[in-house]
Amino acid sequence: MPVTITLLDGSEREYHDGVTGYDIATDIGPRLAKAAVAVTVDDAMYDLHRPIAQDAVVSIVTENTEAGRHILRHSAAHIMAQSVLALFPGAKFAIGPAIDDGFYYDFQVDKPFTPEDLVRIEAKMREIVAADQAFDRGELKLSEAIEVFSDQPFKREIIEGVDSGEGVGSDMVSVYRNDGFIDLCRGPHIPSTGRLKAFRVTRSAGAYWRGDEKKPQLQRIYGTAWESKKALDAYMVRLEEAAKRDHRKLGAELDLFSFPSELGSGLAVWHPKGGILRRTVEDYSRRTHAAFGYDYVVTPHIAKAGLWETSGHLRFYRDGMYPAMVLDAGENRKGEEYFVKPMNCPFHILIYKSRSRSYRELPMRLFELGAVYRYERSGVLHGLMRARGFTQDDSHIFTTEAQLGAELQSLLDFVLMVLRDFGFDEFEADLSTKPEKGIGDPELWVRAEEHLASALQSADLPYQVAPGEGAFYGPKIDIHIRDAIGRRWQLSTIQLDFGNPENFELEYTSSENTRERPVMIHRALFGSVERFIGILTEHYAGAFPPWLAPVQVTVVPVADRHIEYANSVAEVLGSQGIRVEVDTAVETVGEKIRRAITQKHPFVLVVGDSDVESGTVGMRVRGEDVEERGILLDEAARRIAEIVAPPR
RNA sequence: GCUGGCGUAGCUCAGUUGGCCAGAGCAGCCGCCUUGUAAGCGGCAGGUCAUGGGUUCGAGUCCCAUCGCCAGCUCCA
Repeated sequence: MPVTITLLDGSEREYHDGVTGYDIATDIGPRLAKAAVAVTVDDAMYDLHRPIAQDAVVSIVTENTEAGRHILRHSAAHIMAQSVLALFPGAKFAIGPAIDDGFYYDFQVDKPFTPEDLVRIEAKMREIVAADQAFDRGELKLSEAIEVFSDQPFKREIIEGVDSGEGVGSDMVSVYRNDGFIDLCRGPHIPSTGRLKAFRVTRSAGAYWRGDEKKPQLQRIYGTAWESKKALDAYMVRLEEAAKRDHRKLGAELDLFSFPSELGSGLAVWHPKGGILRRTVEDYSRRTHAAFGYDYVVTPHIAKAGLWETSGHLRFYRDGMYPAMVLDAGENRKGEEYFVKPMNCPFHILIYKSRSRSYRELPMRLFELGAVYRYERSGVLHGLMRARGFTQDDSHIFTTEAQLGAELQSLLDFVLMVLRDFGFDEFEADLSTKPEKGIGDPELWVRAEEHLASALQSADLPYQVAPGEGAFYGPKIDIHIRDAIGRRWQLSTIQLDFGNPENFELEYTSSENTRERPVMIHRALFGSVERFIGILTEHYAGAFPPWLAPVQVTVVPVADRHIEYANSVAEVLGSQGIRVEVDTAVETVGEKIRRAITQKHPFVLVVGDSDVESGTVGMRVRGEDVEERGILLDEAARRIAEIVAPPR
């Protein structure tokens, strides 16, 4: 019986029953057939050599697409499992999916894999690839499958968990076989192992079965696979590029900050240059907050246990807090417990509560650069990105419910404006809605979520709804940015809170002279100043925009006799608020220039005899590999001042 | 917290199966050179080999613990 195949361009072709994706690809063109790894048949993915029995819309999946690489990587995972089972006969294998840029497979083995084991595994994989074994698809009844995988507990657990809807047909699962190796798998796979051309086994690490800390820890081996050697190489280069931007490395190279081990993990000290960077970011933040209706407040670092009981932190978050300091304990006195703050909210709430509030005062926006301390688990620490001590640019806004919509809208505009000022222009947002156990009036949740959504829409911000992902006390918006190399970072959060106004019994007097409960908005824009600077460092690879650069200008005297003039140049620039250094080192001009460039200073001014004589400078601008000679000092100062001016 | 890897000078690293001297480059300091756009030359100094214990005739090297770092897992209210 012939079947009609509709291609993506809408054209139709007739084939005999049992035609395969490979046949169709070959029919379209030999190059397509060569690049094909699988085929989509209506909504399903088929192996290239699986017969198509019915009329269908078909498209060929080639190896140089994300979908194609996904298949390649998944097949690579199978080959990895096959290799591990061959080399470590008792190994139990769990799951092995494709992930972004690669794949992994989880194993239970007696001893964790050593780096040498990984080398052997990769070598074994190459043998299997060289043998070019065909992947054969098969279907088994659940009972048969359990038999086949009788000595593989993880596979059995998966099979036993298969719902009738999930497998193939009602009580069937699909398996793939190549050579003697068989794995439970939905497929599809590349036609044969020889198609895996460019791959590498990269590392191993522990991982919990089903991602659950309480379940056994397995050994996960990661790998990467690409459609060609060239694509693999490009990936490795990309990794190197990312490593070069690592803020921990640049932080040391540019002398911004360090993490002295004497302090304890996750606690940074900021060096003078990092201090300038921070101060510049913080000054900008204070300035813009003041200009947009925020009141700047300051609160202490510690508070008594009672405050944290009211806020709920001690109940829900105690493990994340530095432990109590017990003060004034005596023979007959229990003493008082103090905790270092992991958050600023309760303090701002106390400011709100310090006297009775009128609706006329709302929205009330309190802003603080508040240092907080959280006892993060040691394994999650990551430079400035995840530290134990950090500074939140923290705001708490108290509004009436009627004001909520307008407030969220202007708040979102404010957030985006600030992020744009720092050079980010690609944003995505998540809107997290009411979870099962969300507290408070469900109607309020609905209205609040609508306000959040319409704020996102009016800001023209693309967003995804994360149903049920909100905190128990309110829905929220998270804003992500993309950095210069396409990585996504979560920065700002706007979090509604229906809980704390209750806990702390917040009120305001309405125009009708009734007592009402305000809505509270938590809002961090950078998240943490430290983390934000970490992200800026990686985004700009250390070459900060001129207004943020710790040193904006280096003046290089050609010879000792020009130092005096160089100093006077620095003085002129410095008097205009430009951050300038004179490099008086006994070195060649070339060396001093190189130093300034390596340190990513935006401007280098070289001064020699002719400049002393005519009051000029030679100027070199970062990123432009040319120098301009004989610019009048005033002119140079004017140009530099213009470029280093903060955005607002 | 868990699994694995790691910790030698300020930085990047070398130190063969435990053994005679713990080394190099860069940075630093001191000289010389007085320089015009990405590394001038020479010299000096710098390490209780993360810390503490152990094995051994002998430990940077082997074992244990602690601290710290890296990757991943889990976590991020």
